[in-house]
Amino acid sequence: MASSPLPENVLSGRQKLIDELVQGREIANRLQTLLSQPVGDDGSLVNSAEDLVSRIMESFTNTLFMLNKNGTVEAVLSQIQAAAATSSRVDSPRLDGRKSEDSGESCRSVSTTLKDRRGCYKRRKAAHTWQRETSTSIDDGHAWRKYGQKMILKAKHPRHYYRCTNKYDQGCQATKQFQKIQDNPPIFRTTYCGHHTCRNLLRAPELVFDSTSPNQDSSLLLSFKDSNNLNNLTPQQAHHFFSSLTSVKHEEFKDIEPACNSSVTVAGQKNQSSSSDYIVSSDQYHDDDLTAFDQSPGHMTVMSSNLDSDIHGDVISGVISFDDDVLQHLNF
DNA sequence: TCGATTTGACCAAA
DNA sequence: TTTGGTCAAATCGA
Repeated sequence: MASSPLPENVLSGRQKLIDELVQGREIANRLQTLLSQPVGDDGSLVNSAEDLVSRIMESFTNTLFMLNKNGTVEAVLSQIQAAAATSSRVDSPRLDGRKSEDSGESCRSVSTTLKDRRGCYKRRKAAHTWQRETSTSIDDGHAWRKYGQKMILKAKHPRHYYRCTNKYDQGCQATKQFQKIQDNPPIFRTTYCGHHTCRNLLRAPELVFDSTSPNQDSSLLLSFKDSNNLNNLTPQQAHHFFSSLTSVKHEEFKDIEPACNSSVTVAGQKNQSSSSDYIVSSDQYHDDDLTAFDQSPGHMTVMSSNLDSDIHGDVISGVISFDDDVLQHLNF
């Protein structure tokens, strides 16, 4: 592993973060093992499970506080709690007898004609959502089709509803809502719901650039259909892969922060501490620094240590295009 | 002509 | 019962 220009406190903070996440996953694995055992009469299994769940929650909370020391962690926690509440509702049978299917549309009845199908749908319940607030309407690189607009109670401006243009030809369920939430200065809130599964995004994995604290680590969150494929990358392909990330920084963020330029060479390396962890760190660092590690299937987080303060506090999403040979190896 | 947007109606969730 | 999310006919515009 190459030496890094990162400050000591940043490195130790990052290591703590990784340690906390690894610990959380180990506890989750123990919980999974525990839950696969037969339930005894003394209730010890339940108590153990509850204890492990508490420890997992504590681990996540610690991680979030490490990631975010300027107050927005509450928003993140509330989102997680909301998601957990939604998830528990889906897992539990409804008491009122109403159906509780997940996302997707359905029709009122078999006899419903095509013409009468207005409004026949199932509202999504458990899709993963995240928000981003910007001073302008920034193109996120995806093709969206507007399908509705509505005035929201106590809101001065209407909410606009968009779906992925590939919804019908590729079954992509990604949607977003766009709403102006403040006039002076203008602030727009975009709420994304669900991840793209269409070909366009598979060629361009979702990138969330979450920079929340000046002079501290910021992260890029990449979502892949199956990150296990990343583990199969040769060093050359990994280099290729993360060089693409560098180009993203140049291309996607240039309008937002022209100073955000970097020249990074990164090579992949499997984390030795855990068979399923994927940690990538740079072999050659230049002015900026990029380190990636994967903590869960389907996600890769890329840490950057040198970001301009102008974009801190924003969550920026972008699109990445990878070369065909890398994509082919990743089975995109 | 065809794809995108607008807009009123419909319905599930709260 | 209210509110917000989605549908689809009507309309727009390239």
